[in-house]
Amino acid sequence: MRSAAVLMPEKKKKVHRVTVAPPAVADPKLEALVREIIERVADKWTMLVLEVLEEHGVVRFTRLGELVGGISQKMLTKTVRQMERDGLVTRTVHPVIPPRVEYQLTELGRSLGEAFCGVWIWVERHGDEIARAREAFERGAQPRSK
Amino acid sequence: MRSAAVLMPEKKKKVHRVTVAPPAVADPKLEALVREIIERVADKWTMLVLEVLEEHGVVRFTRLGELVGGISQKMLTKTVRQMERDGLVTRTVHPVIPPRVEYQLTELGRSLGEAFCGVWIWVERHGDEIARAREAFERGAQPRSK
DNA sequence: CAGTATCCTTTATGATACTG
DNA sequence: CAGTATCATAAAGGATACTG
Repeated sequence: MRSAAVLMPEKKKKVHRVTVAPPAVADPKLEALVREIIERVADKWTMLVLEVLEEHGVVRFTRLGELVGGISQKMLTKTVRQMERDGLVTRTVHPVIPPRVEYQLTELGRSLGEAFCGVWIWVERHGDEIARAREAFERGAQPRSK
Repeated sequence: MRSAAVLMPEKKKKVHRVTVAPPAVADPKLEALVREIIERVADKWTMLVLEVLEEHGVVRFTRLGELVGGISQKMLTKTVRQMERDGLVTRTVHPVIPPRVEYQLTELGRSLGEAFCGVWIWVERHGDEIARAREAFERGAQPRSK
């Protein structure tokens, strides 16, 4: 998301006026961070790692990979490093042989998981609508003119 | 996200037990859809388009691109097509010359925006914590052993 | 105007081999 | 065990030209 601002015609801030809380008018810095966080969480593995750690608490590197499933060492390392950098997890190295490294969610990490709960619930509630919309679209509902 | 299930060792379902609501035990299909939706919304443009449409209501193709800012025609087309397919927006073609195509959020689209409000609020609330965590990490707070 | 078609670059992810 | 290093591929994204 580095090269985003190219033609940006003055991105004004909008507020999702919802029931939860009235965030007033946010600033562009915040908007950027929001997108960054969403992108991060959407990077195919972060969310999964977050879920596994929510379920299992303290988990070692290899075990974490097994629990996540289908992830390469490389991506697992990258993902937990990012999460550590963002303060979402703690990484504890036990200087023993063989090495023992344990990962655990921080309070920040846990709260992020909760924040996404709204999305989770939304999908539970509207997932079938999407499925139906797709079927309709595939059947060719596009060319509606007026 | 097509080739996800590779070595997946029986992905059991976890529930973000939060304050919002107790979703009971979800199924793998749901989990997959959740990730799919998150991935979609995180594809760099969907969220932005969603926000613009929330703010402006009915918007034409080119205008939408301007409001989003920095998006290529190709990606804009792709993004709105996906959103249309998922039932998040409606696409209305007015058979006039020059063509006039208007996009608008559906109720489903609006509700998705609201669902992500939790994330938005989380970032507003914890964005600075992440910033501080990054600074600390960059300064070299990693090699904590125990 | 609202796209579609192409070509090209960057980034994400994977597979594999190697190490303290 | 917990990585790192390297090679290779695919998908995302962007730039540009063209069209009904």
